[in-house]
Amino acid sequence: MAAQKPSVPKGTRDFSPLEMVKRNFIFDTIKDVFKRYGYLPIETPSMENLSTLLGKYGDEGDKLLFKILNSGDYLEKVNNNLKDIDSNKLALQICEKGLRYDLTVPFARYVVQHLNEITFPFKRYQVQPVWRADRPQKGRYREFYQCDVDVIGSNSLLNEVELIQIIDQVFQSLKVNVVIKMNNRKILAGIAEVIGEPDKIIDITIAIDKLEKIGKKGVYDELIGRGLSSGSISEIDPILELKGDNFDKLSSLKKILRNSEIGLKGIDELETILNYFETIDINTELELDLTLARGLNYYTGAIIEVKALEVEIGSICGGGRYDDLTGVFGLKDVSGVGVSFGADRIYDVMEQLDSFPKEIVSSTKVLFVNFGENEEKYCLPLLKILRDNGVNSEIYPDSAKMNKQMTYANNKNIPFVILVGENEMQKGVLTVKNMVSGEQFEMKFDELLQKLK
RNA sequence: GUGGAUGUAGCUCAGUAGGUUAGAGCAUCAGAUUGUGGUUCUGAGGGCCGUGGGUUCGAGCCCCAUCUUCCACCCCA
Repeated sequence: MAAQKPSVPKGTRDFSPLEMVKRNFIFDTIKDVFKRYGYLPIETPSMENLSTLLGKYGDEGDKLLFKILNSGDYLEKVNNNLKDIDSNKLALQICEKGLRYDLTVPFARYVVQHLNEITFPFKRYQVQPVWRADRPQKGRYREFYQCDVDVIGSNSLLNEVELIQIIDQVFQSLKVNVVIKMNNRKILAGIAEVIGEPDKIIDITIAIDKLEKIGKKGVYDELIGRGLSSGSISEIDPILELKGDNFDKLSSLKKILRNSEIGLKGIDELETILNYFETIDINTELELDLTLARGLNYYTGAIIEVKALEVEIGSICGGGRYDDLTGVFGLKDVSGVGVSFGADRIYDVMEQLDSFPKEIVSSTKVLFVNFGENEEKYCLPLLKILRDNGVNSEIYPDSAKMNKQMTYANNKNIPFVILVGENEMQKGVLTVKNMVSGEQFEMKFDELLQKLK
């Protein structure tokens, strides 16, 4: 039998130890921040009932769902002739489950299903993989991890403020420079209302989302292609021309949207959030960006997106407020807001910037060079004392050439190398080499211990 | 899903109009240096040239299919 070539499905990856150490660094950092703000962990299954997922992410999202074939004779109940049936309809008959597409919709399902165990406002975090049948590209995978934080059951804009603080803290800890972009779905609705095309809000937002990429002319062409009249398009013009800082933009916008109640509400929300940050210090730039649309059609208020400043990779974190996601599962009038960190893209950014801390690969502080059996016996008790005092230390396992042992220490970024040979044993000292400066000194073991512990 | 590229050593890439044993740099290992890494010099190992068909006396190179990765669109973490 010919050996089959081993491979994994398109857009999925294995993670080797070095990668896992770095990935875990990201996960641990993010989870630490989540916990610091009082969020609690949950997990949900990899697969959901297809009915839970369908229709929550728009038409495009439905296409990207991985569907799971029913077990057993799944064609038994299909009446129609296979050739006459449309494949989408067939899928519904033979697949009753699908892989989750994000963590927000399963969370909404979870909340409704576990209502009686939950006290509101419920703050949860969830770090799990999601799957999308998208065509892979750089930073775009078919299986990737999301790290979600959400608050559900509270309308307060303080939650938005808290999420922005969390974003700021996470990327500060990971040493990634980012900009946080904000918008509000109500403003987009207001714009659609003011130009007299309230039903076209999705088309309008998708078009103006592309402003940076295709320019104003491109946006106009896109809007005409999406069935808007040139008269209504001209109404959008001042919105695309907004200048100044965040508050300048908001005050211009107030004039443009003065006749739209919902638009003014959105402006007010953004203003409230921004005002909080007049009193709290954050390091990350907060930018009001009216071209920020976000595809997910369940957002109703704030929209947040985070982009890395030094690396071109799309958004590495995004989210917003959804007023009625639990509605479809039978729980009305419960508002939630949350953001999702894209761990895999953050990994790619950090890899490109080389911003993983060196010490996560090896935490060894001290390496004893191995000179032979007598020296080993002399060093082992010293190693034990160091370890008992919390100093991560090791001895090279073979009495190999110095060159090899030093190279080992160098490659593992071990800061101190201890040389104990016949001379040192006789004199009762250690030769300690600082691998960063290259200097070396003789010292007593107790001095070393005091220095390192 | 639509359109377009890509695949040669662990990594980054050469490979000339199809022509003998497929190259370089970095990395690895060994030696120069028997107690000194990160700099230097010398040498060595390592390739089903993505996979499967085809054309040809002969294919890394040409043709077809397929997979992967990547780019644009769509959309998005």
